[in-house]
Amino acid sequence: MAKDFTKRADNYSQWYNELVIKADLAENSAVRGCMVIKPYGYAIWEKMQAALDKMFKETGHQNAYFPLFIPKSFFTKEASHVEGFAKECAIVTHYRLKTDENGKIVVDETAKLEEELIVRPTSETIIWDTYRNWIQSYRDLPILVNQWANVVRWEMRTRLFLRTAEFLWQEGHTAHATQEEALVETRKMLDVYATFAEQFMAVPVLKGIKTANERFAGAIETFCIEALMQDGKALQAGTSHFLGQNFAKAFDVKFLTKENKQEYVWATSWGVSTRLMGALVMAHSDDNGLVLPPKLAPIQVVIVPIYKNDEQLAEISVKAEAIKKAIEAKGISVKYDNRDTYKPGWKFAEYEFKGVPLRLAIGPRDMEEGTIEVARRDTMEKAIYQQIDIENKVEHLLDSIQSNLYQKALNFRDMSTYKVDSWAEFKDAIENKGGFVLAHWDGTTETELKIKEETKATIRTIPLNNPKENGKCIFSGKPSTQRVVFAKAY
RNA sequence: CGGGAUGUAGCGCAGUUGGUAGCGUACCACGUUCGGGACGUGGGGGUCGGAAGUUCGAGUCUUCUCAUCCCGACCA
Repeated sequence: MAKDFTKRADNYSQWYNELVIKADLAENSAVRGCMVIKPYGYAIWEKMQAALDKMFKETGHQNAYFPLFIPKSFFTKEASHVEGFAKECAIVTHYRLKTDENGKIVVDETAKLEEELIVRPTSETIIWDTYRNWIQSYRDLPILVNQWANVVRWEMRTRLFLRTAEFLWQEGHTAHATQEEALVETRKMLDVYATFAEQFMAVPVLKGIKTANERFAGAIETFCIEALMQDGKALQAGTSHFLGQNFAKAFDVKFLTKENKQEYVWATSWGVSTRLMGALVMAHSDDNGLVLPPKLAPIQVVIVPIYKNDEQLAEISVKAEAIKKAIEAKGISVKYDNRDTYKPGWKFAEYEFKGVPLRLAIGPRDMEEGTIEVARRDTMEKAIYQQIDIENKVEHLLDSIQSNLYQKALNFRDMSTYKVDSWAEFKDAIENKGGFVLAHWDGTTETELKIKEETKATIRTIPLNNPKENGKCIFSGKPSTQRVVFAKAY
């Protein structure tokens, strides 16, 4: 058992904060609201990036890079966009420091920028200003570009990974000749995100659209994937926006059609961030620490030798190295921890806390009997295996852990999803049970906001392929044709 | 940004009416250990979050400030 580690049931929020820090994923920095992502945490992010990047490329996208700074005037061009981000922007006003008469470093007031620069909270504006020059004809379309970058949103309250003032993400920005094509793109990237969440993160997600109230600033339609965390709160894991011609009009991006007509370009943007790290932690981890799905674990298998003296270690190491090689030949990452500075028990606890999916232990007994101890992190089960063919068994076990984690999360979500038909039931579900609550809604922002005010629950999404069903709004009693998903959210 | 709480060794904490700062753990050395976070002996580590003030003297009192956590408002 992990020492001095808060249990989920005692204080979920504290459990999360401690876990992120103690598992060496990230820590708070000297800069308000900004975190340091530590090597172990960053290794997980890199795995996420690699998988996503591959999927982006497979769907025809290319990476590019746009500036960190955006001239303030760009932000005023799309009205709802600036409204959405104005309250959380970092602004660069000067470009020089100087030493004052007291020997202190101060801002040189004479070095004031003619036009202030906004540290990007998102890049639509700078990118669409750039696209104007890239697009003349239908033959220049589509533009399918992604950017891996950092962005800054000056949040009031921050939490490691879930909400930081600076965060890492990718933002795709595409330009299309037709509305249909842009809509297809928006949906396609939503599917990419859902596939990634389910197959790599082992986190089941609901695909759907956002209500007008929750829509991205400047979008016509926002699609999202929503995941459920172990405390019953929802987490928006990714968004894909259909931007219509809003940004094309704001930045005057037109193209000539085959018929020689000037038309505005259709746009999408889509993104996921380091927030996914938070989702990953909260979806699977337990009171013994981190639990990582094999596909995203920096170390998939750890081998711990058990020995009494150097000769024994040398003998075991020969065997362990051979097993390591055999497993690595399967494309599986293996760490052989033969450090003499820590004892086996300490190592067991350590790798458990860090969520390494499989641990192999090999000692004198195994050397005699040709066996090896295998412990899986998801179930905490231990078993003795024959060393023969261990690489195939390991491969199998990793697959099994990956699917078990997904299944567990899916079962949890199913058990935490409630259908309610009255205001009393709704309040009871939101306040006492948590989870996703499926209820009828009259479709108005007014009702949505009132429900939020009274219960803190928001409409997380209107699921795609939502079955039509006549009912009455649980708040207003007005007629409704479908249920929407309510939850308290991160 | 409003309400509440907390900042003392890497981490977790104690520190009485103001009088030269301590415990656990971690760290270093040596020895015994090694199949679930070992034990013994010895050792190193602090401008008490920061700044200013009161005082002969401040971890302790006052003011300001910064950060973190919890509850609101905001959000990926």
